[in-house]
Amino acid sequence: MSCGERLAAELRKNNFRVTPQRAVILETIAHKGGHLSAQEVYIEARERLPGLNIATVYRTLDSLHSAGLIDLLSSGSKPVHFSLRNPSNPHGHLVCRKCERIFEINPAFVNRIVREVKQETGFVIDAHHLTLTGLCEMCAVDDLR
Amino acid sequence: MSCGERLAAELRKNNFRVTPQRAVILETIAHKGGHLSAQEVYIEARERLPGLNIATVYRTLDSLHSAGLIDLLSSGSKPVHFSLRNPSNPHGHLVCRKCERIFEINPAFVNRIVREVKQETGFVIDAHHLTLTGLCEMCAVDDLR
DNA sequence: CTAACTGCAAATGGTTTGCAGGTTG
DNA sequence: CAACCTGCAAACCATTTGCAGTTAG
Repeated sequence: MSCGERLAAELRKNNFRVTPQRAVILETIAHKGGHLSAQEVYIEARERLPGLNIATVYRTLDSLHSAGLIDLLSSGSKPVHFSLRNPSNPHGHLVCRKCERIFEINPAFVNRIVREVKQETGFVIDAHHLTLTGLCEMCAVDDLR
Repeated sequence: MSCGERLAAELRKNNFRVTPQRAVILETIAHKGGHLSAQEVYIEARERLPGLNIATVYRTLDSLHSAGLIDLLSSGSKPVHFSLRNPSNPHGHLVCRKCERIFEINPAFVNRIVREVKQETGFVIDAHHLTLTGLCEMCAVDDLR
């Protein structure tokens, strides 16, 4: 099953209609791989579907998120970012507050943290939402002020 | 040294002038204890200092944050929240995405997570920024849909 | 065919900024 | 008194919404 088919099937399963707009938006996020803001998705996707409207992007992102197809990533005070959810690779994110880069945390370690927090606090972290803010290795070294 | 004096001293140390507005804003955050948005700080603080302007609140929160006196807490797509930094109690936050309540993680466990992430990834989490999103114990139980 | 979806344009709401006074150190 | 800070109002910008027309199932 192709990527597009998988996504279409996933949409239908959630009672969402499959439209060109949604396909393009979803493919844009999937293709870019990284973490895009709604505005960025809009700019990218519009190149492939010129008439596309920003309101549609917001509505679609909302639908996709509630369907569990994409994840949210809120880095500091910046606008929310989105990324494709990959069930076989439930990774977390490390957001560097200095260089603003985003790193991924490997699934195994994510699961370990989830387990520990559950044990310790009873709180069930959504692994797809695990986002830690701090300094990446490089910036931490620079930080010897 | 009183709380107000400590805060004033902290401000001066960072080359910030001590003004009534800043005192009230800082005290509001300190007094409330919890995690307030800029708007909430504004509403609370204005009761004690009627002429206070929202722009001043934003500028002050920014100053206080760069001085390291308050912490940011970004919960999901909601506006950023602020809380007083208490050096003797570096706690993290658990944000429930369902009931929207915010719980605190005890310092010892925060430190453990920080240590583990450092070992595993080299990334240095700012303990004051540790925010985990998911479902609290109660909502996790309700979530048996 | 009809419920869902889109485009458009206007509204919303939190945050930022320029500027003319006022205050702190 | 000079640099800094505040209030005010306008600007900004991401996001949301109402509505009329279009489209997927």
